[in-house]
Amino acid sequence: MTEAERVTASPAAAPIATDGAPRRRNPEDTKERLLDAAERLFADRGFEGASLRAVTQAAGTSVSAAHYHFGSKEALLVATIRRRTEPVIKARAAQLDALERRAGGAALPLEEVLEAFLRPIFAERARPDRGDDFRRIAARLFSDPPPIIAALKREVFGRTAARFLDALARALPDKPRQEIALDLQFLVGVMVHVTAGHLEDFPTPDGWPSLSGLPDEVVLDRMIQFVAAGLRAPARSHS
Amino acid sequence: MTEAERVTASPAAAPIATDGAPRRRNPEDTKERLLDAAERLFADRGFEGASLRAVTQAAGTSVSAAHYHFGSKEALLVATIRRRTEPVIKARAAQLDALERRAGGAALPLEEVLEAFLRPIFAERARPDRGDDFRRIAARLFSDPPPIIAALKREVFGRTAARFLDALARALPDKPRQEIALDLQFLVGVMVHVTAGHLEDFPTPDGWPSLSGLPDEVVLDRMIQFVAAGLRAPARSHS
DNA sequence: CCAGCATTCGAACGAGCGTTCGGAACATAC
DNA sequence: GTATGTTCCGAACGCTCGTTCGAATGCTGG
Repeated sequence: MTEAERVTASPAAAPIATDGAPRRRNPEDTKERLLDAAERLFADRGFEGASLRAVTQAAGTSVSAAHYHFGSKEALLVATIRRRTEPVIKARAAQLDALERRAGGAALPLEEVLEAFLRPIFAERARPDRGDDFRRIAARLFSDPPPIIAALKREVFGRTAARFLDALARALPDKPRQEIALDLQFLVGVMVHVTAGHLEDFPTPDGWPSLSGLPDEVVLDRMIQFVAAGLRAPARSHS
Repeated sequence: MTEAERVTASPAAAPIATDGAPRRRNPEDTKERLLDAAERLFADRGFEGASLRAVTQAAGTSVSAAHYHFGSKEALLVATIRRRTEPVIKARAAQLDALERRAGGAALPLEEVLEAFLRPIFAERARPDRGDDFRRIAARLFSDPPPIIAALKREVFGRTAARFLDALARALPDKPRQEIALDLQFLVGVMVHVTAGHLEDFPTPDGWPSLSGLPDEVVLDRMIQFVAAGLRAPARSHS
């Protein structure tokens, strides 16, 4: 952090002045620190609002290092999101696999299907080994503008959606398929809102108990009850 | 739209060359066109992603006109959001007023409380007189970074939240108050997700009926059924 | 017709952006 | 030691950003 010299920039003859500056030698660590910083800043300020310089400075490295490892700012965003969504997708599939194996040919228990969908995202959110700024990155996935996000969103979610639609249909055999698809969107809305941390952002009005200190387990339980009841609610007849 | 001259810019002695260029003379119209363009572009690309130049060009005016009318880019965003949220807030309050007047001292019917909360936002969404790009501006309110949004969000939502929490408590007298507060957040999540237009963004997988053509009335009906059932679902006992 | 005001514009300013590039520091293989 | 490849950095390149400013335009009241 030495003061830069006031010398006018002579483009060709830069004097060698770096003496004893410790060079990092662990590329994996650099990449991780970049991903951590990107996750936090993209979540806080959005993709366009967080500059590459701010991210790399928070990671304790340089803009050129970020480009060396990821190639572009957009690629860094994709890597940031993928690092978090990949384990969630895998855990969901694994829990659903176990559920279907256990059920055999019988109808799937609805609450357990919902838990297979919701619990992995809470588990990833609470992982202590990395900063828990996972929070809003999921919400960004649903609202951030860069076009590449749209494709990534479909890729990330599409793999899971088909399987859970089938699982919900097996749990609720009499429910019309269009209604299942619509209700799944409601479920996603609830999930995104909670995962994004909006519970903490909205202080409840005077006279109402705060939600900000609620344990994840309580919120998850109530979400499952709430959504299960919604899914079971019969359709009103339309003319 | 005449071609700009290739004359090198002489800063002091600009020759008078504008002949017959029609000047607009209706400031209200200019403001409206700016708000329309800002709404669309902020929704599509986010606040940081949509440049003032892009907005003013889409509005058929100049960057300086935007500054003249609104003062700053951020103030333009606030005006854009306020123009849309104001009527929704008022309509919600009016519907709830009518509902409480009709009920007298009796318990409020839950489905009608939910309709008072949800219908106004659908109505604003479908207004034909202005571009219907209201869609994602509401979702942005919940995820966009500029700090001013946080205050605006609380102001916009806080006014409504307290009234609807009370109304829900009157509709479900036996329900614990913390559970009401939590369930209202779930309701908000569903509302934001649907209003933001994510139904159209996620094509349903093969073999599942599409949701993109569903009439608003069908979606609104099902939302009310879904959320009402969730709100009525009894709490599971915790150890 | 002329003064005063509201409205709009083009041009410029300084700052910050993502990206590129040459080279320094380090590790390894010969 | 020397050659080679990986990892990282500082500096610079264009470019676009939000904002400012002086001037031009048309309207209104005398």
